[in-house]
Amino acid sequence: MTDCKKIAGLLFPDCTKTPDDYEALYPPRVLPEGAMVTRFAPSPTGFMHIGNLFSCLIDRLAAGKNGVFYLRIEDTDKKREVAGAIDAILSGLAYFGIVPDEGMSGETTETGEYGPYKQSLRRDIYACFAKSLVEKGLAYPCFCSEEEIAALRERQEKQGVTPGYYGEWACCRSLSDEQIEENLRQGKPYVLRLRSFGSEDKKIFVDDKIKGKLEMPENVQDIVLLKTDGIPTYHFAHAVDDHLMRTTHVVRGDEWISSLPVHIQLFQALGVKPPKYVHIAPIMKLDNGNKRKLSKRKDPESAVSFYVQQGYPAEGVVEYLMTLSNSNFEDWRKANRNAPLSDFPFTIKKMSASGALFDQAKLEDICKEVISRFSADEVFSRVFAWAKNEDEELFRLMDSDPDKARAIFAIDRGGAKPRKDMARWNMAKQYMAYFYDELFAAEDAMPENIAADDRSAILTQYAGVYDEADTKDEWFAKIKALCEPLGFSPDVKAYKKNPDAYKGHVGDVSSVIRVAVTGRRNTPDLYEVMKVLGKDRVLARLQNAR
RNA sequence: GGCCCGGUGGUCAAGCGGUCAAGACACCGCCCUUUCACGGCGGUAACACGAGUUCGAUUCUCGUCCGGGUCACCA
Repeated sequence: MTDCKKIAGLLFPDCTKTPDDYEALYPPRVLPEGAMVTRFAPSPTGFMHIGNLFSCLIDRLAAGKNGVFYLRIEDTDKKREVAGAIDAILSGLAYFGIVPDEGMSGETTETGEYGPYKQSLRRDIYACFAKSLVEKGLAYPCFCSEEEIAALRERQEKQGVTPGYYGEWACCRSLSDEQIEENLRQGKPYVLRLRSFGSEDKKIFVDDKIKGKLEMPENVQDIVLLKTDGIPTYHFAHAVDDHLMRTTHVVRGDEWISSLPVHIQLFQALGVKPPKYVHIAPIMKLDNGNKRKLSKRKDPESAVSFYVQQGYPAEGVVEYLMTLSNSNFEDWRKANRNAPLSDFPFTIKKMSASGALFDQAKLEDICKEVISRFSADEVFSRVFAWAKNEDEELFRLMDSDPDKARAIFAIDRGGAKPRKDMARWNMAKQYMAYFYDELFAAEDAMPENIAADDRSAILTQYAGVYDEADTKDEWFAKIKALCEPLGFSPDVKAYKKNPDAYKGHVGDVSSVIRVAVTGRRNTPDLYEVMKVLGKDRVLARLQNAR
């Protein structure tokens, strides 16, 4: 007969508290009826996946202002840990307008009554609960080496049985007290395993908030609770932390569904109620005709930093993610142009159970819409801030004459029909290039349907009448006046009625001037463009193009 | 392979027993227009397949197929 209490004491000699002590320390939260407690629990690897951002957004929106959304750091795998990762996570979230209500607030700081919010600081807590499990006979030390585990697996594969540490295969399950004591005395390393009480032919039932009713066989594996170094595995930490921190809804990727049997059993072992689960489908990508999850290694667009570097406006990325989560979001946004995101009546119920293919065209469309609503000043400061980190040359150009840059962004902006030709800040340079002599280049050729003689005549004559002080009407009247004598129609409709009577129409004449002045066939309003360019530069370009 | 999840146009998706099967993006056409963009109008395009249940199935059940996930001292 084994003496669980004795073994527990041997395993955790320094553990003085009991689970009840912690229950008292972290009492149930007092919140309004129905308020949710959600959490974002990343490992500090320095890499933020777009899926992380997605689930975070759901957490934030689901908790709303009545609930609590907190940040917990799962630094239980020291091999993958990266310095400065917590600050990076925080600033990443802030960039997208997401601010947790409690939890880690810096590398070493935190707020809230349910901490510590960093798992490496919670060892005593895990030890205490682990000890209680041992006392209850629900956990035991396993001294098997990696090699022994590998050999076990090999045997199981050969026999065609389910691999793993369970049932009859779990040799350390039946170690006598003496054997355990002896191993301990020898200082043999060990892990703490759950003594699974599940049965393969019994089922667990979970009502997932997105997937609906889930049904799967109970867990039979004696999974690892505490690793050799005493640090808990994700499973154990999840059960202990989400219970103690009083999480009501666990939002996570649906790759976790398969470990639900383990988690449910852990909560049972601990004797507490499991949280509600919200398993979200991953964001996918089409690869050789097959869908697959966005991969950290293969797909740069899987990283949140990618969107920052490319200069996608944070609002655009967030809104795109919103359209994926609640399909009525677009309609809502159309009706509530400037309302804050927190006003959106978000519901978990509306979320799709299947994974969406990442659609860059859609993202860009949304970003264009978002940017089109910005004021020139706003665009300026966004591009400026972006260029500071990502484009030295552009940054200097803008810095040397901020008013000019603002004037460029002000063209065709703010009216009823705003331009939508910028989706990311890294498109700004191309958009602005011809306003700067340093960047100016003849990108498009002159319209080839107009003879060289006519082109130079247009340019020469126009240079003669051009006056910077002209109003838009006067400006256009002068271009029209050029047409007739050179054999062009000043009226497009007249030209279309009788194309053979003319060499072309005002549009063609304007095109010649446009290409000369900007080097491009397509630009925003030429009159405005020329105003920003200024007389000297316009004249010089007219001259050079002749 | 075992277990689990999913399957409406190219993409995201409404719909949940009776609909000419919404809408958005993309694409195409027309209009507006000095170019482009914007905007307006219109168009192409979908219920994976096979059995049931039913007067009637995209909607319910089962099977098939296809896609995805997971089977660690990683989360």
